[in-house]
Amino acid sequence: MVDMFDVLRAHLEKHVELTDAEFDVVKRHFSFRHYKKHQFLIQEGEPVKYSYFILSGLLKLVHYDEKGKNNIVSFAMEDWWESDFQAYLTGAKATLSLECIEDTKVLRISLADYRNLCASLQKIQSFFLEKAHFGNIAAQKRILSLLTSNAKERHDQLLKQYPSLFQRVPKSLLASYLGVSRETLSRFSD
Amino acid sequence: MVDMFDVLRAHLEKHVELTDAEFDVVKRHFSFRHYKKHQFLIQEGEPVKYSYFILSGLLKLVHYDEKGKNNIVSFAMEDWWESDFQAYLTGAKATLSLECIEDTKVLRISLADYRNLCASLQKIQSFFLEKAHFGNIAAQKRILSLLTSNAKERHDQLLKQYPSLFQRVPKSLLASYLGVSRETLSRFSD
DNA sequence: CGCGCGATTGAGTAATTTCAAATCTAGTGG
DNA sequence: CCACTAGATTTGAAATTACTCAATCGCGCG
Repeated sequence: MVDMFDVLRAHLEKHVELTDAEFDVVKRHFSFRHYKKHQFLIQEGEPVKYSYFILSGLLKLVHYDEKGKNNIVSFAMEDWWESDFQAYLTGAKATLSLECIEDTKVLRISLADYRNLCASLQKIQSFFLEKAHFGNIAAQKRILSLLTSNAKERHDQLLKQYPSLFQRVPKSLLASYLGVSRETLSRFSD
Repeated sequence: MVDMFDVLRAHLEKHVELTDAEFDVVKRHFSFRHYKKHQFLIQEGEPVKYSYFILSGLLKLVHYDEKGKNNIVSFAMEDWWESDFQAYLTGAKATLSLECIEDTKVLRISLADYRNLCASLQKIQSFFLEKAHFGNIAAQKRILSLLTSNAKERHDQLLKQYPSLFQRVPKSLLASYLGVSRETLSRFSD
């Protein structure tokens, strides 16, 4: 069986090389958790103690509006980092929920440990900076796609970029990620 | 007259404290430029050598679609950092343009200098990490607003959050930031 | 005065939502 | 293996929202 920390190490070493001693330091800042489908890692209205590295599984980062409608800010899958960063970093209450779509395994890190780790290992801070940059780029692309494309075009772009999502996720969730009603999405299947 | 580097220093010191010696290092990585209204700092299709800290003025980060329609990914004003980060960080050609809406003064930094500065001054890297995190949070909010709100609501949110934009920017540009036609935006003025 | 640009208004059209009903599907217990 | 149920998906029709195209207005400036 593959050690969960091996997954993290491989992930980090896509960007920065680490000695065994350095990775030992990293390890001590994370703890392992697993969750069942439908469980919440972050619940709207609660404080957010952790940021999560996803080892396996699938989650949605979601906001529920007054009418209870699902609005999916992001899907999070293997090798992604996710949290309600606004709440995590500022100590505010969560405005988003992070909820399992499948059984999910994660490594989580508290804010104090995150700050500490960044301060003690510059390479790791540089890794997170890189991740944050590319997160921004991805978010900008999504904004641009919401500005310029109609629902059908956004659907086709998503299908092209993440075909696996269409296997793993009920269409109603895809609809709420794309910003269309599920009925409209359903009419695109031709 | 205020030295332009004083503005940068004050900006950095909102997050991290710097000694004079440290700030001298920072200074050497930036160079000052000024641009007139309608000039391009980044032109779609060209390589992107610099990232910009805006001292004064106003810019739009924009994508032009096939029909020449303006799609504004972001406005950038005093105290903001802006670039086509995708192109800047990867060496790809720009897919976005960065264009002056007003006469604008900036401090710019090349990628090599950026990497070098982050490596030599951990505090600065930590500053950029913080900025990147909050950029992500802002982008997520915009995504959520595009997903959940109709054009009128987005208009009202923007008016509330950045009233000054409504003074400084022609409404046709606000429309293209909000993702509505200028005619539709015009019908909201009541 | 007259030009040019941005903003507004009107009318027709296209895209999308909403509500309601019908269909399909996977899992459960008998 | 079958019937049953809950959830997900599809379909239809009407209502709404926003877009497009075209005409008009308003204003600053040479």
